[in-house]
Amino acid sequence: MARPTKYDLEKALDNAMELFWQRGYDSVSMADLVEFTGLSRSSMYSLFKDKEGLFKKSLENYNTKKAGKFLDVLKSAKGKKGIENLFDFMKFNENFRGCLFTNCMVEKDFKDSDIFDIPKNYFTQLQSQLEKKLIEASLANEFSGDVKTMTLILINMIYGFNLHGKCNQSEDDSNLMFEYILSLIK
Amino acid sequence: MARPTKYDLEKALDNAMELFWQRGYDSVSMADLVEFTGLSRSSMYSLFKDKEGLFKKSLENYNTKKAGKFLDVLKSAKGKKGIENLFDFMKFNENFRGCLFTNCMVEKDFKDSDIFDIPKNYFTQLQSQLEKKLIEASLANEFSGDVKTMTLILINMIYGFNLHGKCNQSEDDSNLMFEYILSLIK
DNA sequence: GACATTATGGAATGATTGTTCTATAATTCC
DNA sequence: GGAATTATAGAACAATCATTCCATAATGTC
Repeated sequence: MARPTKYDLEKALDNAMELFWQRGYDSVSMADLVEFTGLSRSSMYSLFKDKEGLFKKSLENYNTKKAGKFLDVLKSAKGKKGIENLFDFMKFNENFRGCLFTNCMVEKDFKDSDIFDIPKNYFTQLQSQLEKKLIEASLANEFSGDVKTMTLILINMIYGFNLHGKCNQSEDDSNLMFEYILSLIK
Repeated sequence: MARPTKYDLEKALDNAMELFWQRGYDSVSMADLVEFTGLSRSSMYSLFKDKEGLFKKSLENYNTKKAGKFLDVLKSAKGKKGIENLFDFMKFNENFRGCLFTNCMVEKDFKDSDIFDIPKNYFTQLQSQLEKKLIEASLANEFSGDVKTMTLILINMIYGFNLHGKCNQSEDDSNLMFEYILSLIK
């Protein structure tokens, strides 16, 4: 009934996500996005309304394809094993490049915008899932420490790790760290 | 012999630092800086060459007045006490707002620029000083664990804490965390 | 008070920004 | 092959950006 689209929406979103991930929000221009996504200017504006709209969709895409996987892995096993799985997954993941959520929350403020609902909600979920695993671990006699404190330690460790790729740490160092932290769950 | 300056260079630099600290690099315009520092456009360019030059000076200023203080506090006592002092200082410091160094390393890349030498050098120093304190602690029988691992844990904890102000954690939570981490140095 | 020197205010510049608009291209249905 | 519909390419726009430039202001020295 009408002219068919030329673009691949999913690929376009993946590429936009990639660009924001690598370079942040401000330093990526609409011209860059046109070039990188394969979408025409017109299509971009009709699909996403404006740059912020596209950014929001990119965050949603990241949530689904990247961040969400970490939650899935964490949920994949009960108690300490779930946390072990999460750490293993983190070590072998491109998350070494840093985290889009963390990056953009540091860069921008987005006052009067609901954009940060996505990352904020993610970290809230991550924290409560970590807590859940520790409670399970307690009930299974795998862990006898304070759940709240250890949750904070774990989430803070992950925040620190998200700066990883940007700052200079080796893979060996990460392994040392993760192993030690796991040894604290006892 | 010539027209006297109207500005207060130190205040100007403090204000520039403040602005970059709050809002990052890209989203601060030269117009903002003129307004906020009290320097005229002309003076800014003759003093700092360009925006990047002013940013670099702001980083140096931050290094002297803010980041450097943390190093000083860490050095102020030997062994575990030095680390205790650092944590206390962090808790009662505006660092809760996040760290300018961390922020800008996340936001920008500055390829082909020596700008990041300052923050990188700072974190290198911080890490080696932490290691030194742990070695001292070992020699004083305050600590029997692995120095390298614990150094990594501490520096990663601090990275995580630097994201603090941006993300949502309470002061109480920080206290819990710091106390626990200190309890691991035994 | 003229001169040398440096600081300042602000206009001008050229590039880039996000966004809008318009003309045209490509399809389906009748 | 129109008519209707949606997609696209790219020109156009107004705002903003960092930066440059120039005329002028304010000082000390002679």
